[in-house]
Amino acid sequence: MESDQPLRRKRTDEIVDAIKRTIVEHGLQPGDRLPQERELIEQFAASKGTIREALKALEVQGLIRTRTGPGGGAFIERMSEQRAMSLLSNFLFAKEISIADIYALRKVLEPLTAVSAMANIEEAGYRRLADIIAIYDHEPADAQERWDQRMAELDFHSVVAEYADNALLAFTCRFLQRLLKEQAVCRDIYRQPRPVLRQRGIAYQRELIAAMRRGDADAVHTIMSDHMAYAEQAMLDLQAELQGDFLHDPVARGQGEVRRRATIG
Amino acid sequence: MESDQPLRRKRTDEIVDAIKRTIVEHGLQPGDRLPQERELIEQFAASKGTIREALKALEVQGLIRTRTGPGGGAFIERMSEQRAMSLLSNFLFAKEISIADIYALRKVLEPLTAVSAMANIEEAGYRRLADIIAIYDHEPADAQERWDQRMAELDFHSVVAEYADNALLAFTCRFLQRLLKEQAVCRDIYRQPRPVLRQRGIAYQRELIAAMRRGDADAVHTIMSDHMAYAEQAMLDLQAELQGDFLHDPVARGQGEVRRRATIG
DNA sequence: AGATATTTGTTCGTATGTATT
DNA sequence: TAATACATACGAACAAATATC
Repeated sequence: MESDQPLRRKRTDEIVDAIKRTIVEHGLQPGDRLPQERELIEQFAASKGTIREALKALEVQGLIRTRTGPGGGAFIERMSEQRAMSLLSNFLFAKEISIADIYALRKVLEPLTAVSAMANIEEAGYRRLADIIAIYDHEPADAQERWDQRMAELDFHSVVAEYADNALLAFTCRFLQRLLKEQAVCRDIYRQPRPVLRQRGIAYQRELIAAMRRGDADAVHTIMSDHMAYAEQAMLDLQAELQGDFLHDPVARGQGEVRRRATIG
Repeated sequence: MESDQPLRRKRTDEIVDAIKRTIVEHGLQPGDRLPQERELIEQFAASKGTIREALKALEVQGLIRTRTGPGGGAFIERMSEQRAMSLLSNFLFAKEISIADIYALRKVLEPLTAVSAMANIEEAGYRRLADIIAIYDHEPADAQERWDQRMAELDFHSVVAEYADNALLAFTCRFLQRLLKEQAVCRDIYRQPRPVLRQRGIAYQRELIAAMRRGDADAVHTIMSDHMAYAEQAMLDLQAELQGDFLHDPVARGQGEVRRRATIG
């Protein structure tokens, strides 16, 4: 029988919630300071250890940050995108996300992001994109460079997302890119040589930039859709090749299983 | 001057990372137990308080859960979807997400989810959907029931997402639904009476179920797209009405500002 | 049902590290 | 350099929860 919820909440959790409430009620903004440990100890009639556990919980949630020294204490903090993605990764860690799953979202979201970003990119943004393309504009000399090129290809889309107005959309796209970077299946694929795909991807991205420069939203949407469809197919093909190898190489196959899960945020 | 990264990492964080590594390396699965506090104290040569802070950090990240008593200790845990959404909400808390932002994603993702769910729903699923529609199949008697109906309308889509194969897609859709439930702007809107929208929404959902039953993927996609576009427009219209009110009522306007941010997960 | 043993949860006192003045 | 104010870490003891007998 599954045990039901504990009726008596832990003291630490009560304090965490109480502090969260005061943050909201007082409308505390990043940089504002919470009462110091000593005051919190008095306020909640709790010991130092309990208060510290509560503050640790808030810190992990990206809500505060503590500093030592005079004038130090716990300060309100904006959660970084990186931390948000790490926490979300911990959730999807056990969920067996496939390449097709990721691209199902990318295929519809990246085009929206590109269109949304188009109006805001300006010349400096185009230069940034050109600089990134330059990273994979040539055959890689070694495995390391090949890997860096794959990562840079994803960074291209990350930069585009930076200019999108819709923060929710941009975050989702960037998270999908991160998933591709960290999923073990993808890591294996990215290690494989694939010169044709590289050149084709660049062609798409150059077309995309041209369409953006002339403000052609329809073209931007279409090009990015095609780009994503092509990228997905290429990934799936390479995955099929890899799995074909595994069928004839039990050792590598076993490693593939073990390495499916990469890291915890 | 911005202080650079602390060269000396905190003891607690080192221990957190060390434990995470052992979880990954040993391939620990939900239900497996970590060493007890006493052993961890020995293993890391740290004090009880430090170990407890580290365990608290892991607990907040949804990676473990602790139990008292004989045979108790820290057990590996799968992060619940609810916790993942709470943590993600903390990140988007400060990001000023608009209704249009949310619907930009819903318009393209909900149709995909519905199509993906179609093949798995079966008769029991259709009954669940019918039961939910029954909640808002009539005029609400009071404000409370009106509110419950708005929530149930979102639950309809949540149930559909349950049957989708793509866990990433389903999670995203359900998170968007949660955003609509918790965003203060939306809460104000949902409180407004809107009989026409209610009936129109039901019509879409009934058509959707019919299309799903006959396995017509194209129709499912189209109907859901139209449904979302209609829902967005209705929300935006109601929002415009509300803001019109605010223009003539500085007090309510101020409240709207204050209440924009609802809660912290 | 009640006693007991085991393990986390909490408290207190103290000492150390770190940043500001 | 020294004094100060704050977080960080340690250790021993006690309280509360819970599985087992």
